[in-house]
Order: sequence, then structure tokens, then C-alpha cells
Amino acid sequence: MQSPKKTIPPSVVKRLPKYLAYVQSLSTRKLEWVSSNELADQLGLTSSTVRQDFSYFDFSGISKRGYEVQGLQSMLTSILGADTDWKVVVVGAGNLGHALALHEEFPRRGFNIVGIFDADPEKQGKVVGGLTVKPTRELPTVVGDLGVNMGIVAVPAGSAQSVADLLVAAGVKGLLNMALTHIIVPPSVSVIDSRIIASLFELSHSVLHSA
Amino acid sequence: MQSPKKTIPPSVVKRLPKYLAYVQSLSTRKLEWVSSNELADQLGLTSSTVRQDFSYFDFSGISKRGYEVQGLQSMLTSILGADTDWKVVVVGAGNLGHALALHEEFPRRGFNIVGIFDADPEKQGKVVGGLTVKPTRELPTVVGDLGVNMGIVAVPAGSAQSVADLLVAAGVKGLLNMALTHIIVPPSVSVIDSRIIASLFELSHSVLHSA
DNA sequence: CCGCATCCGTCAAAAGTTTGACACATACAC
DNA sequence: GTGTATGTGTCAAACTTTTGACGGATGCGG
Repeated sequence: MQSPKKTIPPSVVKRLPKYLAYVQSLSTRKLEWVSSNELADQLGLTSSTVRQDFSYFDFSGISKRGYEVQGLQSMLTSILGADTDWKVVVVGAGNLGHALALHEEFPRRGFNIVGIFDADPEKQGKVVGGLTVKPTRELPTVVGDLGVNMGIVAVPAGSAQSVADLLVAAGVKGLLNMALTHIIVPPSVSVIDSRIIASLFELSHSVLHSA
Repeated sequence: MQSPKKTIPPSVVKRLPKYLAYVQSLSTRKLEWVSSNELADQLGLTSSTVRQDFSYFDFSGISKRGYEVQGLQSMLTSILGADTDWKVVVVGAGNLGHALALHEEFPRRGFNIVGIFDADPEKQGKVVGGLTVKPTRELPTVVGDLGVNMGIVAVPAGSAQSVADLLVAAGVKGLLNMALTHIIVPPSVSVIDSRIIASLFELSHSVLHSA
């Protein structure tokens, strides 16, 4: 076991949610042990990668058995912050924002949508799964009052940066950017990009240039 | 200029959609030239990365001017297959599938949603943006008749693999996987994962372990 | 209790990705 | 023209990520 408190490299962090999801499914099926080999097969990795990944955190497997499912699950949960109750707002009540606000999986995983906003007066006042779409102007108040940690930017590219600025000014610490634009934030704030269109382009490239 | 016909590395392909989006915005603003420096600033990269990336395809800039916007745009468009008219089906008519089927940006970018399916009889028959939700059983026929190229898997993790199998058997060449499970396909088929939940976990990790 | 097969932890090599440096080219001012 | 500022293309070094190999632990069958 090497130094356990090293920071986990990005490439590894990206895989942790996959591990967590699979381990949770094992847990539901009441399985107690899992090997690096099984994980590798199921997640499309090599067992070497799995073991290497796990070496970054303070959790050991046992020869001839593998990793204890419960322990692994809580390790991953705590590293990812999946045991935290996050308060999230969605900005943009178009199709996508709408769907996100309704998505049952979010609250189930600890991401509670506590507000949805849109600049378009047409959309304001509409009720989406228990929440009323509010004007973007009210965002700072809501974020401040409820102690919101994260914002999901689901607006067209043109308004993404200004929405991001607004969220940051209001005190949000993480942004999920669904717009096809790069957004700039101070170093104390994290941004992750999640763009379906970009993935589709990647896919179309891959379909064109493959076997 | 090095060998232009080399295959483009994955890390580069992931950036191409960003370049394309930015270049399109320049194009709309009638700008004719763009430098690697501007691209780097706007997209959060280094100019070196930009130039290196562009060296993979057969397109040169000009000293003191930069890259010609129109030419760059068509280069990127053709590499990504953004000039192709793709036929796409969505499987899963939950919140997410629903939103995807309605999303105007897809057809605008060449990804035409030509069908939406769900196994749940409750959802079948409902009309979503001009399309009727059909039973998953009818998928093969539709894919065959319309010549569908891609499928978006927007079902719960438990059914993702079987849906993937169905799509592959029907002849689809690319899958966009929104489920938090790894799906296995023959090598002739491409899969790209796009999981909002995974991105949220990445974000929560990053919020917890940063400045 | 011994041998054997399995599976972990670690390390170092290999492969892939990003960055910095610099030669060379072009536009523009004078 | 000539000099200067700005920008490209390329290469090699630095860094990151993945892979393969191997020693050592553990459980199991006889």
C-alpha cells in the first residue's frame, strides 16, 4: 500500500462513478465480494487498471477473495461525495432543464433539485415536478437562502457565460455545463462539461471512421 | 505539415466539437480569421494544443493571420460527420428520452430523431413532438425501414444491455449510452457514454476536494 | 499440513497526451 | 525595402495514463 492520501488523478475520478454504480448493483443482489477481474470485465477495463485505481485510496482487497462490496461501496460513496445531500438549481427550463428537474434519479442519488429558473417570462410560473419556474433574477436570493451548492447550466450557448457568472456570484461552488461553450469561472469553482451534442459528434466521427 | 491522413487520436476528437461550435459562432458573426491563441483562450486550452490538434488534418493556417474560419468549419464538419444526415432513434420515453426527442438542437445539427420507443404500455401511443411512442418490439422494423444509423439508450441501467443488443441486431452502427452501465457491443459498432449522473458525481468530488 | 490455483499490490515499461521552444513565414509601418 | 510583431508548424521533453509482469498472500482440496 502506497501513500493513501494522494490526490486521485482525473482519469481515475472519471471511472469512480462507474465502479460505484456497479458495486451498488452487487450490493442490491446481496453479493459480498468482487474481484478486480469481474469489475474489469463488467466495466470494460483491465484488471490492472482496476487495482491501480483502487491503490489511490485507503482500501485493500484480500487475496483469493477480492474486494468487500460494502466497504468498497462506502469508500467510493465518501470519495465522490455521494453521501452528501447536495442542493442543486437548474437554470434554463427548456426541454432539457425540464427533464432534469423531473429526473427521479437525481434526488435518489443525493442531488436535490431545489429550484429551476428561466429568463423567458413565457416559462416562468409553470410548475415542474413540485417546483415553479422562477425568473433568473431571483436566483441569487434562492441560492443564498437555501444554501445551494451546485448549478446546472441548461441554457443556449449564448447565455451560458452570464448564467455561470450569476451562479458563481451567488455562491455556488460547482457547475454542470450542458451548453456547447466553454465557461470561465474563478479557480475556487469547479466546472464539469456534459454535452450530449458533443458526444453525438464524437459518435458520428467514430461511426464514420471505424471498421 | 506531417502525414495528413493519420487517424486522429481520441483526445483530439473530443475537442473537435468544441472547435466546431466556436468556429460556427465566428462564422455567424462574419469573422474571417481566427488564431490558435484566440481559440485557446476561448476554449480553455493552450495555443500549442490547438496547433498540434490541427496538425492531424490537412488544413493549414497562415502566419500572422491564423486559420480561415470557413475552411476550418468545413474541415471540422466533414471530419465529425456533421454534414451527414443521421437518422436516430431514442429508446426510453422517460423524462430524458422525452426531452431528447423534443430537443430542437439535434435536428439542427443533423441528428434527426425518427423514432421513439418504450417498453412500458403506459407510455406507448403518446405523441412526443410529432412522433408517437412505439413499443420496443417494433424497433427492428423501423430501424430497417428507415435506415436508422444511431440509437440513443435512455432506459434504466437494468435494461440498457438488452436494448443495446436489440439496436445492434437491427443494424444500428452507433450507440449513445445514457445509462450508468457499461454496454457491450461487437467491434463494428461504436458506443459513446454520456451520463449526466456520472458527471454530477465527478463534480461533487471536485467540489469536495478543491480550493 | 502441503501443494495449487487465484487474486491482490506494486513496480516499471509502454503508450498516449500536453506543453514549451524555436525556426520560419507573413503583414504592416516607416 | 527593411525591421518588427505576430502567428504558424514541428519537434522533443515533460507529464499522464494504461498495461504487463511478478512476488506474495490467502483459501481450498486432499
